[in-house]
Amino acid sequence: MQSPREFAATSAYSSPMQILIADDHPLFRVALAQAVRAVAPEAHIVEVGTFDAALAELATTPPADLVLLDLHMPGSHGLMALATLRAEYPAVAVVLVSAHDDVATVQRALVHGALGFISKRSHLDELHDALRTVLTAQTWVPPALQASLAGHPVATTERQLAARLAALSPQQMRVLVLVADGLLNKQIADRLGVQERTIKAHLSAIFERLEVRNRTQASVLLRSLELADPAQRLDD
Amino acid sequence: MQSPREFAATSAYSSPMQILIADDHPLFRVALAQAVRAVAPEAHIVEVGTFDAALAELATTPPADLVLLDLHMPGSHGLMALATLRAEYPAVAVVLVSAHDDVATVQRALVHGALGFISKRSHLDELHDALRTVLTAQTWVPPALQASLAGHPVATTERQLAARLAALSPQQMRVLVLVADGLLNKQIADRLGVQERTIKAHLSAIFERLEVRNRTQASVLLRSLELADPAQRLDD
DNA sequence: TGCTGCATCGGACCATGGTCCAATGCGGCG
DNA sequence: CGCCGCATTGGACCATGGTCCGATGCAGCA
Repeated sequence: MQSPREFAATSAYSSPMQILIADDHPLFRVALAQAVRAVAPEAHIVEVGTFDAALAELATTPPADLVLLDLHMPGSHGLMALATLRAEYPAVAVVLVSAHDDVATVQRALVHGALGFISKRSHLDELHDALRTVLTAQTWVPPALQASLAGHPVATTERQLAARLAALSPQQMRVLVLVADGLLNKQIADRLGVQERTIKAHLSAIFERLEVRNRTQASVLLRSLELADPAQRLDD
Repeated sequence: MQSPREFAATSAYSSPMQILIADDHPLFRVALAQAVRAVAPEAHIVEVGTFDAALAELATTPPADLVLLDLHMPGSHGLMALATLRAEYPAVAVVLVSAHDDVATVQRALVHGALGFISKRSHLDELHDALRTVLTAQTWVPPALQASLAGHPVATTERQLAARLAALSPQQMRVLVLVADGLLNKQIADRLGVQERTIKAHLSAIFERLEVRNRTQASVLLRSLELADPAQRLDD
């Protein structure tokens, strides 16, 4: 069998590639699945329509090798989904799929650990190219954006933000997400099935890694991932 | 202080119309000013490049009658600037100016109290029409969007959000903004030159009006104005 | 003139958040 | 095997947040 070589030397001759497609638009979901089958007939494909369903699917064993993740989905939009997913499953490759394909958004996605960015406005042949590329574990961005991407320096603050969030453990990220929803420590503890004391310990660690001093600042940091605001600001 | 619905009538025989142009793009700023002069030669125009400068200018007496406010500016982007400004100066008419002219954004702006929405992609004659319209205290939206705007129902949650935020007093809004920046009560008190007690009192009132139970939830509410993503926000 | 909302404070009180000390078990890794 | 990061919890302790009782002065308004 000719499974993609570069992709995890471990899975090269083991089980077939597992691909998870997460998109709330059914039509586009099947279109994506068909495109995947066209370039990787042996892949095992699972489709979901919500972010929670994606997490549930990834919880199965073995988890997917590659996730095609829509940027705008019920339950979580923006880069928060990417950060959450990468905290939980660092080994899983995530490719973002979105119609919101401006340079800044694509760049933020890459900085925050996405393997690639597929524009929903791609035509079929470009989509095939994109899938073939990411299936070999290589970065892919829309060709039309490559030039402007090169001339678009990554903001230092964005790098720092990505580095800090990436330093969180899976459980810490879960806690942070609930904090950013405005829940009390006790509520978070119940939700995660642990003692409130444990949540406090996690929060102390989270504050240290995020370099903030209280929960409000931490939630501001996390929620800055949701800002779809493409504009600004390399210079100020 | 005069109501925004009457300023056109009163300006006929009182002092000339005061217009504040707030945009961080110098070129567009002068273009706007020139367009204003073309349709209202007697108007007194002031230009600023940051949101803070806009607030400072409005603090002068008499304050401007009309503000042309860019959606994306250093210091505050998104609808948070609109909410802040309207809380501080309820009598001032605010017209948003942005290139981000999708239906959802325009509609959110109107729901949150903007008098109009001018697209930066307008041509000169359309810009003139827009300015003439808002100068008579009438709502203006890009003609190209009017049809889709009509068929685009306003989300109930968005209305509620606007109603709650609009219920805040000027000082309460100032406190909320600082809370959403992650500041401690003591720091907010120092910043506003009052006792920490007073901040606590304000916060209790804020929580009641926003129908939340702690500062983190309140800041989530305010920061949801920054989300360029108009999408769904379902309660869990 | 009363009424209402705003903004400011006070005391007492309790809840929540957060830190510093420490410990245990677990699993990966050199 | 020892080391380290992760997750969990405990006790003690303090800081901060938040509420409930009140109060004052002020400005606008019917």
